[in-house]
Amino acid sequence: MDGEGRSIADDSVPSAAETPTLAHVARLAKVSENTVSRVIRNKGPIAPETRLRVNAAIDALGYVPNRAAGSLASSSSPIIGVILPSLSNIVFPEVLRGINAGLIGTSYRPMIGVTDYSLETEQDIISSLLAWHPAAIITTGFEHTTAARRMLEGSRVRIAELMDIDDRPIDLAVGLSHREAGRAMARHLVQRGYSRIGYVGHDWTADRRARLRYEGLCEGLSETGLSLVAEYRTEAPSSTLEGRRALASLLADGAAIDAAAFSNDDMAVGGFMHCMAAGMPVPDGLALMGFNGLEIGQVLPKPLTTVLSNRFAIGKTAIEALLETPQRPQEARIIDTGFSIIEGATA
Amino acid sequence: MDGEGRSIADDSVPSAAETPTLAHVARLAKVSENTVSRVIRNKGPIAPETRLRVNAAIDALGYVPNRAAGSLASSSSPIIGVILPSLSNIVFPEVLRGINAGLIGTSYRPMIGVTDYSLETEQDIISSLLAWHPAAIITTGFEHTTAARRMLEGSRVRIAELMDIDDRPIDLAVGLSHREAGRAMARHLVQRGYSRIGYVGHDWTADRRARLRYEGLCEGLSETGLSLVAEYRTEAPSSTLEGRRALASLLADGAAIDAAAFSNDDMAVGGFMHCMAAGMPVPDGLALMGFNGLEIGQVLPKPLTTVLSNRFAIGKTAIEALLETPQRPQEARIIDTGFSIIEGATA
DNA sequence: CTGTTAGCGCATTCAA
DNA sequence: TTGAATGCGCTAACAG
Repeated sequence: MDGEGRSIADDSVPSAAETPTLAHVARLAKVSENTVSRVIRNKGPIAPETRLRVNAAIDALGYVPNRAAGSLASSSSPIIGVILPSLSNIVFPEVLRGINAGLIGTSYRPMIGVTDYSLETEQDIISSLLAWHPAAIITTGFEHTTAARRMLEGSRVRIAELMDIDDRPIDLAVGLSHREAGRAMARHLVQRGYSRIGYVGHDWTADRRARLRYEGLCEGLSETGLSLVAEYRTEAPSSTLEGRRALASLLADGAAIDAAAFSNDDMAVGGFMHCMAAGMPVPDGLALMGFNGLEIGQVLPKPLTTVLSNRFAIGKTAIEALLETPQRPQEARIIDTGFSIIEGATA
Repeated sequence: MDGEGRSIADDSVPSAAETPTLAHVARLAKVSENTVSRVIRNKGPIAPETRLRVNAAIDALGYVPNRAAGSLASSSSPIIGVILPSLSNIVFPEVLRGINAGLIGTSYRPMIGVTDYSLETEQDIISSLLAWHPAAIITTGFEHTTAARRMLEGSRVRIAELMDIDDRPIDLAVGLSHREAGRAMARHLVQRGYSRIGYVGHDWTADRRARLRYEGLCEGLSETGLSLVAEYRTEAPSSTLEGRRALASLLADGAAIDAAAFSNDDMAVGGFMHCMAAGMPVPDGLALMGFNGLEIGQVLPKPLTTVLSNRFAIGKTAIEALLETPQRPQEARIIDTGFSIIEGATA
């Protein structure tokens, strides 16, 4: 006996350790389960007092809808699959931060996967995310395995490809033109009067965008009749440490440059550290320019001249565009979140 | 007509845009759905050839189990709820990286929530994560609202509380003693011969661990007959910029210190930048010590003396301990991932 | 505006 | 070693 005066069949109140279900709420509110469901999802017309009764019952029981059941019944779930190349590079947590910001106030939640820059890993993650029938999948770049592309295109799930807009998206692309950013770097350095420009980069086999910036840089220079006078690429992923080493190597090779364009801010900050340690004045001895606009670059004794890439905005904008249109549209869309030069003191 | 020579009832092959289900696989492999389910979950005895047939059918159809259905039926899901205070502070993405590393090779996926250091937000996130009946929930610290604590304790879900071990966990705690880390900082500075020690910190109303380190620092000093000779706390969250400002303010107030202990590395790196910009020699004019062991501190012209906090290990260890024991054990457990002094060149 | 009727796709009893 | 039956908790038609 777990109740007094209640008939055996009365399970309007869930017993002790039992979690309440729609049925419990429905009974307590004296309506059908369906009505409770409608109230919760804010769907269809509900009489104000009915809504009140239902909400009271929900509160009384501390009812929390079972998402698995909801997803199964509706064959769709309030999950946003988020695929990131890496968590080591601060850039991607910042994108995730934007995604999260765009999700506040909704009942969607990000479910994440990290590819480590492997397209095969991305494919596995896509498959396992699709198993949840998510509302959307957000990934980076336009490169996917054939199987991955087929899965993405074949699903009715909305797809966003972030960071880059220099190619044709499956559904939605949000980011900036890295090629244009590279050209802008070239123009800036030339305008500032530098003419012997070197490039310091990291391994770009997995980082297509770094390569696009490099190409833009070269194009931008050649438009003014210049070209790179020296370049050095490490075989490691980008990091401050690598940047420091790479600039040191480039200079040790005797490169006669007056400015160094780096593949990104991590590398550039490392370069700055090398200059400090080596007693090389910046920018008079050597000008430095990065890409991304990370906080750390702006706290250097001389703020780094760089290109702001708006990572947060990329994530937030993507989510907003995705949630605005739950169905995948006929036409793919591209949203350019742009970039801007941060005029620091190093170039 | 969508097939030739096939009877109307033959749906062993899902039609065009239809995603295959267990039933499709079962029919193709000529076994019951049940058997397919067993093969997939590796449960119960299966005849080798049956397994082969089933796997072949799975591959042929490109079958991917519907997670919502599985979760509903088993009332548990391969989700790890991960609650982080922030994504702006690199420390938490690193913990997430550890969690992700511990999840590789499993079918669990992290579903994340960000509290922005608000306990009320944490409570909401806990409730919405519990709606998925996750395998575990990982959060930080021991402070939760009463309702949140009730939910966590009441659920049969495994709970890990990360970062800190200076209190009693609900189920599992993984981290380090921040109080001890503070004492270690004090001991290190004193051993190095510094005696006029100042403290530079950030807002700790939401960051209990920074406060614990501060208390440990004070205790450690007093054990050697010393005490802080100056301190400055900004009202902002920690950042390099704030660290730079804070040290500048402390020194502008005329503090006569020979060493500054910072609340963390972000603040300490900012302090280093101030010294560089102000022409103050480190460590001879002023010694600096941080906490965390971030990469950026190690790339400064002089590597930062700091305390390594093993964020990656915290995340990875937590996952491993959680997955090892799916049921919540009777006794709560504490795993100390420890810390170690990084003997840099700034103190 | 509300209730009734059917599943969603799988895991979990039980039998065989 | 395998199969048949049952239901997880909810949403989605359709009536009324």
